[in-house]
Amino acid sequence: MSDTAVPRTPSKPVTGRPADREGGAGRHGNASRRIADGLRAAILSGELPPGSRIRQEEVAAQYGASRIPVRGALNILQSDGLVTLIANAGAWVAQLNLAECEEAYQLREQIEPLLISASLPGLTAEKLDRMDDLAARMERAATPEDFLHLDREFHDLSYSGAETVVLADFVCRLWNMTQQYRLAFYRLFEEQGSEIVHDEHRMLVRALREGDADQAGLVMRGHIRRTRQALAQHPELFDGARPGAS
Amino acid sequence: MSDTAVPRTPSKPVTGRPADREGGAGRHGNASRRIADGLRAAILSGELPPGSRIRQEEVAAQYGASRIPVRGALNILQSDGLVTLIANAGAWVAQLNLAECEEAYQLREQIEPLLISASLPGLTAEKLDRMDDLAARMERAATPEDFLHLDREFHDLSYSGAETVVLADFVCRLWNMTQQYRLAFYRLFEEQGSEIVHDEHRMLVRALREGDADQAGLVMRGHIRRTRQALAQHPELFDGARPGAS
DNA sequence: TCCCATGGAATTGGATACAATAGACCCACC
DNA sequence: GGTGGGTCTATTGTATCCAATTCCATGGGA
Repeated sequence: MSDTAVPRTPSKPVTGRPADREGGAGRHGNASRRIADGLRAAILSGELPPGSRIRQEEVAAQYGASRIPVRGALNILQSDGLVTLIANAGAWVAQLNLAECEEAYQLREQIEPLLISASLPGLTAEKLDRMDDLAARMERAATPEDFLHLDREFHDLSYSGAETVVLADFVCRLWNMTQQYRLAFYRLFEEQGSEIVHDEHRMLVRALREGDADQAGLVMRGHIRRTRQALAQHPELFDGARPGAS
Repeated sequence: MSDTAVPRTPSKPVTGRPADREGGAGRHGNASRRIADGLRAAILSGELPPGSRIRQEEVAAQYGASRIPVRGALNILQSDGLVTLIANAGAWVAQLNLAECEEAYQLREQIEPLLISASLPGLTAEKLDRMDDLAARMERAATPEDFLHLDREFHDLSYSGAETVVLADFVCRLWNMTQQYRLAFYRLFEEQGSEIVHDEHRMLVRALREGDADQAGLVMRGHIRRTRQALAQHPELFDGARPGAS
């Protein structure tokens, strides 16, 4: 009797870090989720660079659990596209080559304008103010890590007005897949700090304040497209054995 | 030493049924994958309708395995968007409401034209002939199940020329997520058999033969858009407790 | 000197057994 | 008669142990 019509929504990450729900506790319930969150954070922060191997036993010891929940966590991360599992061989942090990364950016180009349009009606003035604040803090960011963190917060906020599920999940997945390469990319420009990005962010907030969804979509599309083309000019970020990857 | 640069490609499903690689054996290696494939087939065929509960023990007994690989399979399917897992509660076949299904179709509208463009250069004359054959057989399909199966084969083939990874994976995911609702949809029109679909398929093959990627993309976009709008006129396919869902 | 086969070790995959949580049912109480 | 609490069962999550596979190194041969 209780088998029908139980969970309506797929309970997906939405936009921000996944699995922030559960009331924040999660102390006992599922170690898999907790480990997955920890590993995800490590991967997204660059602590675990692409291509690095993940050994079940190490992770289990690190989190004070057995290998079973670690395997669950790895499965979850594989579904997020952050980890590559090969049967009877092991797990590695997912690695994209230039072509795959460009695919991800082409996808973002196509679907993020949709998401910003869906989000616009739900963006309150308070949220837009916070976006302005984040954009300003981004201009003063000291390190690429800080910059990227603020950048993600900014865009997450810009999408927070959307009540979509599938769309937001896909966008989140694409952001996660490419996060490490954005980090490597911005490390190249640590000193100069591209001014264009800040202009684009201001343009985005302006368009959102004016309620112009089409304009906001165009800004986003240009923003992503420009980044994609800039990335394509630095193939050394891919394939090449990363310095501290061992 | 062996930790760097091992698996380049994320080893994703590509377009067709996932995990058809592995040399076809897979007898012993990973039961998780085998169970996931079985469950996926059951879900996509409609045998397990949306909202139905999946009990680990039942599946384990059915496949002659323990619950551990079943858990792995459920994680995989969750990542595919086919299953909803709730900690300490259980697993259910993922269920979309009308809004979420429309999101999926909006996404398809945006990204499948990209995929057909990427696929066009790799489409041989032989493949195009097979597409013609499939389109013809679709016109004579007896049941919605047959029709849908042929339809998927047709479109999979149309995308088989693409060497993309991320793009094809996303499209495959969207097809899987919405497959059950397409089935329900076509069951409504079992008798009349929409003629438009066949026209669109012929138009697609024609555009592909002429090497007109833009035209092919437009056909696909229209094809998907029309289906989305038709679906929106049948909200009874969603939410409502399905007949044999118990 | 290079290549291939064979051994061992490390790592992953799976089965069984145990603990903990969530839901359901029943009963007492208001 | 309705509601709250309590217990009980079914199901899921985790730990420990064992088997299978893969990778690496070493040794023999061409």
